[in-house]
Amino acid sequence: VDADAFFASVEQALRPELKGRAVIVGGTERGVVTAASYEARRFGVRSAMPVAHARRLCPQAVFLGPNFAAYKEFSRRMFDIMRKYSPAVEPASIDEGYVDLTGTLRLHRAPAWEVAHRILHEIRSSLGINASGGLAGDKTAAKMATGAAKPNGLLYLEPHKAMTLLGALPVGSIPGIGKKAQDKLRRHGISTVAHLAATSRPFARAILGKWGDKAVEIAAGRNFRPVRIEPRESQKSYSKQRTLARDTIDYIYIRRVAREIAERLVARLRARDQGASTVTFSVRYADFTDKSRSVSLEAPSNANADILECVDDLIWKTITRPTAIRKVSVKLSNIARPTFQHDLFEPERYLKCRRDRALDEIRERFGFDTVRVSGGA
DNA sequence: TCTGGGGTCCTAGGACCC
DNA sequence: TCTGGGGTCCTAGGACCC
Repeated sequence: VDADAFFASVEQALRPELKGRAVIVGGTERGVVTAASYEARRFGVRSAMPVAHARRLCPQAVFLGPNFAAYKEFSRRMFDIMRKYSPAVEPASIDEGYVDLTGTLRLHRAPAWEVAHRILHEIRSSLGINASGGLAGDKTAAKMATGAAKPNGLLYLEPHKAMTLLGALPVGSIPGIGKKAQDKLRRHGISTVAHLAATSRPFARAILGKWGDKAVEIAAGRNFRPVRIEPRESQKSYSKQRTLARDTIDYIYIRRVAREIAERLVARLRARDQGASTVTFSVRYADFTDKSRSVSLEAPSNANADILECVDDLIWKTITRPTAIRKVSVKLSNIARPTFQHDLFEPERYLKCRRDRALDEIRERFGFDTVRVSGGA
């Protein structure tokens, strides 16, 4: 199950005056389109397209910034509906999930395709947004069928028909095969799903690396991964990036942005009682080349002082060219419980941790900008 | 047309150890 | 003087997804 133009649909559901109008959700003027309603797509607007381009194609569209709190709420309700029809539901993203309908004939006294219909119908009627579905014998085929069913459709791929229908699609419609892999495969004469299905695994491995084997299995419809209902294991990294309002070589400003980003990230770690042992700082230059430098601590930490010190060190190691910077980002990885020896051996460190917690509380109540951590701290 | 933000996973090379 | 093999960890970059 996959919602159609999810973010844009939620906006239209919340504001009826937007129904029937071209709605484009995007970040800023320097950003890209996150979601475009079907009314906007008629003008050629697509997600991932620069907002400036979308504005030229469809100047009459309503352009909105994202409202993630609303999207999360709609997402929660959408998954609740799915779970009413089957206990085995696997969320794949905010607007997309797998529902295992094995055995629903007995449970609902209706064949799976009828149940699928009911799910989509209930999403439409109770949330006011459209969703599409694909019904097939394995998750990948179901996902590909969903794509083919869009918008607002349901496609039932009976196992013996799956290959006939999916085989004709370009290899790029297989999830995990993007533009680069598609180009590589095409250079070897493999352009459709059927071609890939007929490829020997060693040959595919030579082209795609480790991924090749699995890609062939998926193309051939032999990839039967179960619908997983267990929650996903814990998050492996936290990152935050900011595209600046304009390209700059102002080092002081870049450092201030980097530190603010890092502070917000490390506060998230503290809130979850986690620490990171690797800090990565990266920039995108005005010419769109990216550069990053990272460093690992001896033990995972969530102390502002530790992380900010890393960031300060990394900035000058990363920015080596006299070129303006477009985007700044910080990533914290190698996440684990922070290990402290503080109370006994490092009283100063203990005090700093207490201070960080106090900072978090103030910012939680009064906003991030009410307190600033000075540069030398 | 002028290119986001937040994630996951993979690869390749080098350091280091036994 | 010229030279092993295997394993692990770290770093940098890149592909891909929504």
